[in-house]
Amino acid sequence: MMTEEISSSQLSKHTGSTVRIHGHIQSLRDMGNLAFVVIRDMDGSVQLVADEQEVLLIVRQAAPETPVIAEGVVVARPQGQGFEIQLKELTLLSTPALSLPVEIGKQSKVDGLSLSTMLDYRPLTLRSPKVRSIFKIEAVFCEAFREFLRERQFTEIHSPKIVATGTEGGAQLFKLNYFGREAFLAQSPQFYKQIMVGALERVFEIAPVYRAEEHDTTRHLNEYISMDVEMGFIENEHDLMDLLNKLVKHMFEKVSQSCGDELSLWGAKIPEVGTIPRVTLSEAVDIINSYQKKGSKEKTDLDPEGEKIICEHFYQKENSDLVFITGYPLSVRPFYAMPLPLQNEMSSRSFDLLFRGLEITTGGQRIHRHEELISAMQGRGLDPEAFKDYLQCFQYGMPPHGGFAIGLERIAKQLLGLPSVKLAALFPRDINRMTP
RNA sequence: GGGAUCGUAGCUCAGUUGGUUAGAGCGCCUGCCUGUCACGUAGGAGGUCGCGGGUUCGAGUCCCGUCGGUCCCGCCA
Repeated sequence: MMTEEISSSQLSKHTGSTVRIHGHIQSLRDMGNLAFVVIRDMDGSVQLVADEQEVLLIVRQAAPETPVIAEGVVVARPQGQGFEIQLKELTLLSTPALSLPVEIGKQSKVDGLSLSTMLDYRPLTLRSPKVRSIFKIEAVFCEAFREFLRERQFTEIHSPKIVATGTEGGAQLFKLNYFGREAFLAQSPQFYKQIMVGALERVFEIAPVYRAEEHDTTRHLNEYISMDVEMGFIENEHDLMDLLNKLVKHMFEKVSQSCGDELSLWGAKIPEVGTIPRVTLSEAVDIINSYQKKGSKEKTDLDPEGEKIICEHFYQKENSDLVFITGYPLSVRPFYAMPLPLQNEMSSRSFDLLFRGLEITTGGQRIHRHEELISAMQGRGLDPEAFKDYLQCFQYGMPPHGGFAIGLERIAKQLLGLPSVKLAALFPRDINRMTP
């Protein structure tokens, strides 16, 4: 009978039997005539115990991160909980060419790494249980996002990332040479997802977007994963916030259900999502000013400090980790934002969603009437001719529609309490990093 | 685009008012150790103190320049 090949999460089902298991060596403790080898595999880790001379000789040739196939008997650990494998055979599948530049087997060492070391040695640091857990959680965020939207008849799309024009102008676009013509990397699937509302009514996309902005902060990337949604036949922006409210609730619940181990590595607490409070920008600014010390300057806008204050306020008042900010002035939104006329100012039917002090989503209703869109563009000095392909869908008739986009790395950063969004990207691209 | 701050061993850091041979922990190498799990233990290797210039009898330490890192603002997800 063939020895069964299992992974570390299946140990308990094989107590007493001989199994094969493969993984990378995470730690080695040689006690002389006894050695302990912890290997890490795709879903956990397990300790191997070697006490036979032939096996011990092989163990002594191994180094941390060596990939191995082990064969032995699954036994309960004499002390503590869980299981270990009494080694009969160990095969080293390759030999690391270098000793490791950083110690990834010890959690405290991984936690202490500087950001640049963490990223310079990304192929290695990504292997540590705590680092890789970030990306398991992101995968579940994506699954949950897809699952929720598919159930509501949204269709997943893939829009082009090489584009001829930007959505707002052009300053923040990466330029590239497209067979001698000027092209850009898409900063958003905005136009395409709107166009697809005309075809499929409800669409979503999970894909990278590119921003050529020269910022250098813990919340910006020049390439990030945008989780985009767009839907037709809405009443107004509140339909979108209703949808987003349920969507993030589902995303957090799914991560809570299937990522217990990963969350506990970070000590992360899943937010309880009820009805997310909605405040207008001017209400938010008033709240922020009420917290400011006397004599300090009155805020007129929502800066990063204000975002933290407003989130803290709603956490204390309504036990909500999330808050919608609505009613942004039309002037600070893109030309396609639907206007919302108020008594003495021109507002927009758009919103941001803040999570624990950071903006994770922007969205809103879009202008769907062709003439209104043309005049909105002209009002901002944009030439409709440059957007004529986008404008086609409006010429053929578009329903009231809108959407939003969630920043994947940002939501992961906030959930796990990461010090930088760069840690939530596999291979982050920032103002001075293109490698690895 | 504007600003702040830091560069000392593979990693994380200490290094006094400028003083003689630059340190620690972990890792690495060679041993010893049959229940380790931050294993223990004996020994060892490893440094152009980012780089260039200056001040000084003397610079890791002070000054100027430069390169790199980290962070903040504007802007954004």
